[in-house]
Amino acid sequence: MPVHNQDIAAVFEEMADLLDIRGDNPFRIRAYRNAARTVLELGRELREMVEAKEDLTALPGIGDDLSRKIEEIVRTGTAAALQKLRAEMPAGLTEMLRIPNLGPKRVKSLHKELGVQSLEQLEKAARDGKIRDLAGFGEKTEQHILDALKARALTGKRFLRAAVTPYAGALLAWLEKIPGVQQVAPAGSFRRAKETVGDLDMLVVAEAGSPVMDRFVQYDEVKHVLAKGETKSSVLLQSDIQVDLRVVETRSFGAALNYFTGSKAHNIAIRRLGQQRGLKINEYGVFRDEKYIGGRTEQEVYAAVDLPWIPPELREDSGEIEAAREGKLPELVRADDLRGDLHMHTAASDGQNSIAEMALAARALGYEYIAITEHSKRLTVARGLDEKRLMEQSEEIDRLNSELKGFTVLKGVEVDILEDGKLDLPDDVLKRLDLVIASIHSKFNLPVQKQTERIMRAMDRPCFTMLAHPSGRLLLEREPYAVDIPRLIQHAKERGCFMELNAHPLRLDLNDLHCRMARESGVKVCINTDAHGVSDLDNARFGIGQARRGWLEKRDVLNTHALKQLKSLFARTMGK
DNA sequence: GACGCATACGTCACACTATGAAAATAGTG
Repeated sequence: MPVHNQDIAAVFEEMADLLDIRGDNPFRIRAYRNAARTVLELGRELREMVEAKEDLTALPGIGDDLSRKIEEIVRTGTAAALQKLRAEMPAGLTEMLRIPNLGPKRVKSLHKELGVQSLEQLEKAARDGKIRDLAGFGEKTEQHILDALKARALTGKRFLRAAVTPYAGALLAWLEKIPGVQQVAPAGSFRRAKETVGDLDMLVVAEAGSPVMDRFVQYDEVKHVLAKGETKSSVLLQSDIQVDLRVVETRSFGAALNYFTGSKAHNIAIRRLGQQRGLKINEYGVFRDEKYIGGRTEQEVYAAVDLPWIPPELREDSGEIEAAREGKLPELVRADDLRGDLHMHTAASDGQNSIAEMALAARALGYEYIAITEHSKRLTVARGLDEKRLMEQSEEIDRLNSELKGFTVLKGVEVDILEDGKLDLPDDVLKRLDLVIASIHSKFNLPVQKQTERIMRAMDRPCFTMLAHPSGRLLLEREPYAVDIPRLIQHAKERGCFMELNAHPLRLDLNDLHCRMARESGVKVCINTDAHGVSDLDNARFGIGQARRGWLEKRDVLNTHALKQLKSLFARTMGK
């Protein structure tokens, strides 16, 4: 099995956890965690960098030792140093870290004093009442452990952003109605529009004496109260989504929102800038010598460190602070910049609605055009279209267009890329369309080189407008197939074709890093919903969130262009 | 374990709250 960056990061994370339990040098532990983050956010496969003999120590947080370890992991799939740590400490210990209120110190004590090394043994020890007598534990902690195991309330579980969105909306509306509540705002990774979120962070401004905290923990859907205090509480909903609530006063709203939105790395960077200026920045405001000098709005916080306001989607400490300092922040694409949707299915293949229904729904969203892009014949499970049915659909679209005023339905297809890189329909058929979307629905397991070259061959066909869902991943379900996305982006640049950002909440494919890479390469990205019914058209908002995380501006997004311009851009991809 | 300044060594990621144990641990962005 080829080693992916995720595997390398997992080795470093596990080593950090084990070193943490062992009580090792905290800076060494941090070095492993930093390296894991660098590896995850790299956007290129380290395996390929190793093969190309690139200097890994040029990467931030990777020195001689870790670069050697990366090479070792690429070669063997693991690191001897990890095996050694595992021999010292059973692997079940890192699992115990995922239980709320158990951190490295307590896990170490459980292991050392009671010999506990798995969740099963932990449960038995708690049932037998052995844990309460350990130093640093008590009856309550023992009970919490049992509760957590029973509720399987392990932290670290992630949810699709789209899955959390309705919960956020409902909770927000409910909180707003509590007496004394003046303002409610979602924060955290949800506000940063991350594709998956670990919990839902909510910020509330309330008058003194407001019952907001008491009410919050009594919210209908609360399954388990993890913590409740004056200013901070956490609960677990029936759906296992954790919600953290912070209450602040008005003058702290901006500072708290900034803090609570994160990312952690961004906060640290901002606070360091504050320190350099002799300021203390915390969630209550900006302070000079204990004197409050701002924090009502986020703008005040950024202004204190001589920066303009930075959009939440960019706050990852991945260059946004430098860009802000130089006045080079992108003007991020917005939902109302979209003029159409270029990837959708109808009842002719595996969709639910007619072409007319899709067109009317899109027009109601304010769009000027859509493209109908059914699957091709190879995809029999989706009733893919052959040449004949595709041409019949063309005629239907012509009839519809003659009736629609100020709205255009474009003729497209989502043609399968076959194993040899050919397309599933002949060129003379494709040529009669406005655009050709191509994608992979078979042979996901090819080696990276073969998969990449397969797609590049497809891109070189006379008719090829854009590559749909380029990595094939399904968030939280299926890993991307082994494919060299940077190379595909480069090839798209040379070929003059486009990359899709599939806005389906389960896909969001391209990911944010690759969006940014496409922008830097000058390859336009198309935000498509891949709708299989009218209600799916609304998913464009998730694509917008992802695009913004990828630093995309309006001009970087294909379907912000007017129809005329779009058609001329398509013509070059269709051999015209 | 990385990194910068120096070539061996000191420094490294901020700021704060809740909990439950009896001073510390865990957890939040």
